[in-house]
Amino acid sequence: MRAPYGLEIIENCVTCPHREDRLFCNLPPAAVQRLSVITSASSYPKGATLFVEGQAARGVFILCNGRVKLSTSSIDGKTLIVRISQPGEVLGLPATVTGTPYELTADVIEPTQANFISRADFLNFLREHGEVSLRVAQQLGETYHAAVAEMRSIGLSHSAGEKLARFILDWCAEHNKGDGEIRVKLTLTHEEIAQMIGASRETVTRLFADFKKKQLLEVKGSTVVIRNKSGLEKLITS
Amino acid sequence: MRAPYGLEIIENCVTCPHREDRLFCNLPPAAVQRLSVITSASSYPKGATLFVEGQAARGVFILCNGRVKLSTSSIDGKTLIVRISQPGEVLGLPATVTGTPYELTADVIEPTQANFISRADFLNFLREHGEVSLRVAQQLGETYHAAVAEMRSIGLSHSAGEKLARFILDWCAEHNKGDGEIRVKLTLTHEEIAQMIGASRETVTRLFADFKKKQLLEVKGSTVVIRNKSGLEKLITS
DNA sequence: AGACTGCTGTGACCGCCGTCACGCGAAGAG
DNA sequence: CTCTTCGCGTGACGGCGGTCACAGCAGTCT
Repeated sequence: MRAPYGLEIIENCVTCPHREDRLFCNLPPAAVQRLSVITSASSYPKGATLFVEGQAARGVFILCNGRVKLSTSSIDGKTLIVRISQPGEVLGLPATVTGTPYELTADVIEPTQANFISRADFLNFLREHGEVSLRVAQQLGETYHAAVAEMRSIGLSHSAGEKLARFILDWCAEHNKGDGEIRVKLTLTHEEIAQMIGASRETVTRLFADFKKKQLLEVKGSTVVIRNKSGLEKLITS
Repeated sequence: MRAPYGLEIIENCVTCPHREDRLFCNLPPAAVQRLSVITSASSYPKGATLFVEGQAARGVFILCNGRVKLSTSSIDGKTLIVRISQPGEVLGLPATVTGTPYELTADVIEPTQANFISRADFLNFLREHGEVSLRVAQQLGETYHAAVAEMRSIGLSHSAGEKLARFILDWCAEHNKGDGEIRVKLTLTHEEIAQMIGASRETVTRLFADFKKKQLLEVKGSTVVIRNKSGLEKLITS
């Protein structure tokens, strides 16, 4: 599944981060040179799997573009989606650093290009370039922060409606571009939303209908328009 | 709240970790020397608070002995306990490294001695001694790992009984010393257990009675004796 | 075009568990 | 030695939401 045109994009991806404070920007030339040697680029179709929960950590994936679903699931098939990763994020970092198995499964939900660095190469790179370790630590701190936020959302809610409202508002805060009307693309099925907030698919469908009836939001295709933001916010404290 | 005899214990605590792979062991003498300068020791009574969720990160606390409850709570007073910290753990590490506010509240539940390192000192120390950064990253990876396990427990369970069974088994795996009969001290109130598994206090009480009736375990004072481990394990997949 | 598959919408049912209310015993404070 | 506080045990009840079942409704592949 190599893309023939992948390499130049990857070059961009490693050295030019999608966010300002990313892992690999403003490095000394020697480090950049070394990086370009140890990274290998691949592209993955929708439905592909980067790694599976429980698998020994092979290394890290740096997301160039596309989106990846990080989830964990129980023996009986129930799934909890922990996060939808955006371009610029580094996947598999905690497991790769600690040497423990991947704790999540990474499924591609939009065609994706990613750079791979094997665990051995990555650890050597960290040892050679000590200043990167600190950035890795910071990245991990942020990941943890996000995990705690997720736990709060799931653990402290009284009702499924509260969780859905939280989810929608969080999603807006992260993905909303315009300043005026709040309108976001929500490229997830009800099933996936359900797995993110720990509810059943039917409940999500019903809640969306409920929110529409209460004039809180509108749904047009895959975009959601927030009609009454404060109304939604009131739901999470009711 | 300084303990007059705190200092020698702290000396032990920083250089002699309670686990093999702790943050500050096997360091070059210069680093150890520097550490002893920037750490300051305190002891805290039951009920004290090391830091509060939302507060700007002042630095890290290294737990010498005692136990600390890490929790987050919502506006309406509902509380979710994320973890009970044991001696040897480093508290406030993610927030200190990233510079974001503490994401949890740290309450002392058993008289505790801890070393404090201010954020500025800690970051300088990391910059001076690059090899420690990697260990910090590993520590953060483990913390994340534990958080994901917690999310699984809360998010993937079908019932409160399942969550309690998971909690008890996890607690045993972590705290059980003997190899024969499985018997652990559970120094938590039903209320606290409820806050750990996201249930109500009454439900926890009822479930314990239920488990006792089903011969799964016995409770003698504050110690729990597991009578039928596989029975408990069966509960988490039913 | 027709069959098929994946997503959404909706009704009926019912069981788990959160909430309220109260009693009881143990521990600690005065 | 009371009085208060705190944690535990238990009953009643009601609602939220999970589950099942089925019906439209796009796309998509032969």
